[in-house]
Amino acid sequence: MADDRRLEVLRAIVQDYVRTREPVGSRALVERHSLGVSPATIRNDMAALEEAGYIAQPHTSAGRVPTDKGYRLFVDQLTTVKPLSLAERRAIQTLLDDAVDLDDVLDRTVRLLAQLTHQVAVVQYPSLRRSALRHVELLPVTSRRLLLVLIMDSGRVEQRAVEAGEPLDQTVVAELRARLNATCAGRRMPMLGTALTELPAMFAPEDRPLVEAVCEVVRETVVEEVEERVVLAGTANLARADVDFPGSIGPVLDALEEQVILLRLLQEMAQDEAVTVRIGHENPYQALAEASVVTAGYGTASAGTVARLGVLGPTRMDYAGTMAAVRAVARYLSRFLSS
Amino acid sequence: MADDRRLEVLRAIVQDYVRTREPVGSRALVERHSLGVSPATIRNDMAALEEAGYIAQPHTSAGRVPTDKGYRLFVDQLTTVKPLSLAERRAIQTLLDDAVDLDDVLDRTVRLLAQLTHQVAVVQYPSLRRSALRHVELLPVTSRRLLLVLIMDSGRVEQRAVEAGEPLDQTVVAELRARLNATCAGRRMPMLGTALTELPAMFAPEDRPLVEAVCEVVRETVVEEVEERVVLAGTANLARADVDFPGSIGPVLDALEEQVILLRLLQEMAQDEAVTVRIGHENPYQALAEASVVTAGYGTASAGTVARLGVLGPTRMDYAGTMAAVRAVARYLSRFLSS
DNA sequence: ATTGGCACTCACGCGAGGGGAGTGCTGGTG
DNA sequence: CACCAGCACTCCCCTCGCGTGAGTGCCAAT
Repeated sequence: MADDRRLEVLRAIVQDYVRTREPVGSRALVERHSLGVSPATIRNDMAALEEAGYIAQPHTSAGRVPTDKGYRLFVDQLTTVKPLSLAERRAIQTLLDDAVDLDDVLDRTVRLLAQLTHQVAVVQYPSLRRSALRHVELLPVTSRRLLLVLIMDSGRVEQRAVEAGEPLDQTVVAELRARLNATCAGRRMPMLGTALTELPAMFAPEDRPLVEAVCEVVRETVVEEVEERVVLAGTANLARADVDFPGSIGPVLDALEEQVILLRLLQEMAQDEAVTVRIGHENPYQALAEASVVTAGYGTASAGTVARLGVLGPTRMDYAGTMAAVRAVARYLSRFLSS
Repeated sequence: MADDRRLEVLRAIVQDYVRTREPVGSRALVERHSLGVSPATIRNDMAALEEAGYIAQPHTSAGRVPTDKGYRLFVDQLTTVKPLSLAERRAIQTLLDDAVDLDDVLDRTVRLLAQLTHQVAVVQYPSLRRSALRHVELLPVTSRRLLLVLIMDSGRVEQRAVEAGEPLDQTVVAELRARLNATCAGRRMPMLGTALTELPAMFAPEDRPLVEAVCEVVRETVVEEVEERVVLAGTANLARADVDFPGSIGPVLDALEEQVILLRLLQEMAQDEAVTVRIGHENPYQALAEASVVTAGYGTASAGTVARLGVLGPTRMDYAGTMAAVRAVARYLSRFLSS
């Protein structure tokens, strides 16, 4: 069947191009892959594939290069996710086991991912919105100032300063801490929100301004997008791949430094554990029109998916390998956080 | 005096080369700077400067380029640090004022510095070793596991898991927390170390394993170099300046990702507030042989210098401007942390 | 549908040549 | 002694032209 062979040809083109970075011609194709037909036949198939927009030639009398659409078809066609090697899996396991706190885990994870894929790795911190509060601590810093410390069940810890209108009453602070923990611990949004609104009513009217101020800061911290965070690693990999970014990697690096852009990017991808791929101009940002993003969700057994992690690189990347690595790392991280 | 003019010539060469990235010749020099002598005279001076190793020519019949030694002399000669513009200072002020916690402050600072200097900016977290402990919190997570939260006077918060050998006794935990805060709060190393060693003796023998475990974790956290952290921004600026790195920026980016290298780099520079410059091969790392580093210390009124911040870029950089920016940002940050 | 043959197209590498910026040196002047 | 005009020389860099070869599209044949 000619249609099947065309898919096969596309696949071969993608593979060869990813390996060599050179436009691949009909002759080279039949030589490297046992397609059982002559170059002329391949040329016909190529013409059809080009007509359909899956491949293109940089200039007349050059070989073919996959388009974004071609990569997309290729990726959709991928079914078997090749597992990581035993050595790789061991490396992941031992690396994560030594971690000392959440920052450390995520830092190790992102480096690992960068190393495994030779791309830029991104790990989003567990979303505060989707985590449950484990504990709230209130520490007087000065007579009118509190340090609010929120500890989430994902292991994430956030601190905020709260300004009190008037000098703090130690017993009120103690009571507030107790009640906050009693009513809020173990809850996440949106239940946490209702718990917070009900809290002030439990206090004497004269204490309410403080209570409300604290509740407001808690709410802001947990809800606001600003507080979502990401960590990056492997930027050098991008620099090394700069030949694959026709313009320059400048705009890409710029985009990477804008946490907001990264967060949006991650949030716009599927919100479950599945591996998701965005190829070239499928990305909603101009600067990333020549980049591909591969992400997967991670989370805990109790809270479900709480955040995403992934990798960014040139569209000319080893999708199969990258997807496998991203999926594996996400799973290990989930397992680790659940324990 | 001929010697004075030679310094002037070196200065002019550095300025022009920094501006244009092109080897500067004798003719262009007299045209742009009013040196009051003819090109031929300048050529003699240039020959002398080259003899002394301050400048070099990429090839015969090309203009001159400053060597690292030349930049060094230039920098040492700089006396007047030009102040930032009013607009810049306002930007710093308002940006920092909105910060919500330490992470936020440092994040804003590093971005600001990158933007101001068009270089890669680095900010070291306040050293735990050089900060005083403000508060210790102990939270039982499971029956055999504690979450230890350390809050430093610099605003830095660190958390660690502590495994207890046997099920936790709430009253012991409460007592431990109280005593930890009583004896350790407000102290920094090395006094903190002695306080920690004296603590176990205050408890019943059967409780000591737990106490010692907790003290050990506190000590490790505060003392170990691993826990020193840095944040980066402006990597894209480096990519944009890649023409100034003859080899490639790959190794430089690699070095930047190795926090250990960055930390050593910062620690090896002067440990006071002064602006320090390392030029090219003055850097102890091969990868940074074509980069210059400009840093300054920052700290609080109470604790003194607690960490450094700075900028990294090609040796061909605007030293005067960069030094001014680094110094200004360090001062603003110090002022902010002291308040 | 597949294939061998064939003419055609272009990117790429190479070498030659000219232009020009810049230098070092020499000899002359206040 | 410091400075300077003039001059011969060097060598990078840009441009241009050309040959080469990989790759294509088309066509007629199987």
